[in-house]
Amino acid sequence: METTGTPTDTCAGPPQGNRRPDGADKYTISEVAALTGLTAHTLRWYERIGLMPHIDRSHTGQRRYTNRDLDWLALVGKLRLTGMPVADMVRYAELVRAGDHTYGERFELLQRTREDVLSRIAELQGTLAVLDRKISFYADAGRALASERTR
Amino acid sequence: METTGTPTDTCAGPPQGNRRPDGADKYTISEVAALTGLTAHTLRWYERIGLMPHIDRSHTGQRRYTNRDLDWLALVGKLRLTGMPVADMVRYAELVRAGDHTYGERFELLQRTREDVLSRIAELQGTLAVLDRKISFYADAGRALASERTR
DNA sequence: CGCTTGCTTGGAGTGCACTCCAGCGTTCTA
DNA sequence: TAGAACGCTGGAGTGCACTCCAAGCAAGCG
Repeated sequence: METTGTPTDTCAGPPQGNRRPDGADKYTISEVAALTGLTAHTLRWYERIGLMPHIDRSHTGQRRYTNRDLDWLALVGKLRLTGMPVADMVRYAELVRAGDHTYGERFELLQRTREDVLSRIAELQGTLAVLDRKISFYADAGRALASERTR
Repeated sequence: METTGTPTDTCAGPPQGNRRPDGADKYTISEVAALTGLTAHTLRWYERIGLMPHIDRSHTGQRRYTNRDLDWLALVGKLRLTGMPVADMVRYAELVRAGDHTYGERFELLQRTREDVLSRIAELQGTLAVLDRKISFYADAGRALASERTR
């Protein structure tokens, strides 16, 4: 039945789901799903498109994720929040796989992402200002309506 | 030829495109496209799905946007930046069309959106922290490599 | 042994937000 | 008054990021 568990759980809380039971270093796909908030489907899909490093397999061919894999998924989760396209994350993953000589390129990619995040925050703060103006307008309108009702 | 003009112009700058030539109060669809950064396609689509108020037409049936319409599009643009689904914006538009008795509901919708924006900003700041740690790691690695090369 | 639960695969399907097309009418400039 | 540029419509197509399906294998349990 795939055990979607808590699929993403829209309610607020620790961003990356539950904390991992430390000491362990081998997780099944459904454990990783629970830990990251991603579905097992998505985890397999990430692997297919080259967003994951090579994932270990059990003697029967089932995926066994390590703590290192979870760290990678945590980073991917953060990058996803910035709105970075999956294709760009795949590019980054390729650079990591390619070895140490890609440090420079990775550095640049991260810096560009950082700039994006900064301007995104600025945008959101601009939006917040608009929202606050509208909200205080509606608050006033509400008060006016209320006083009209009690008059 | 549809005159996409400056389609969205990924480069930084004034978020809502150019400033409107004030005094005027009738804009063709391509003027609005240039002003908002949306395409004419998207403007027509917004109308079809009920995201726009009724748009005036010229005697031959062409759209003539007013400054009020531009203001609405500016708000929509801001809400879009927050990641609000178009369906929710349509809901808000419906409330506006429904009249004054929906003030309360609109107020709540805006407040919920405000909370979303706040937590989005917090998320992005968390991501920024992660990014900064990674960036300084790569900066150090770069320096180490450089000193190795000159050694 | 049968049953349930969990995992495997390649490929097809979904939902969102556009994006474009064909075929036609209108408006502007030379 | 020709020709280019712009606008109209309904409907089809696109790209992204998942999301699901069917058929089958493997382990644990009463």
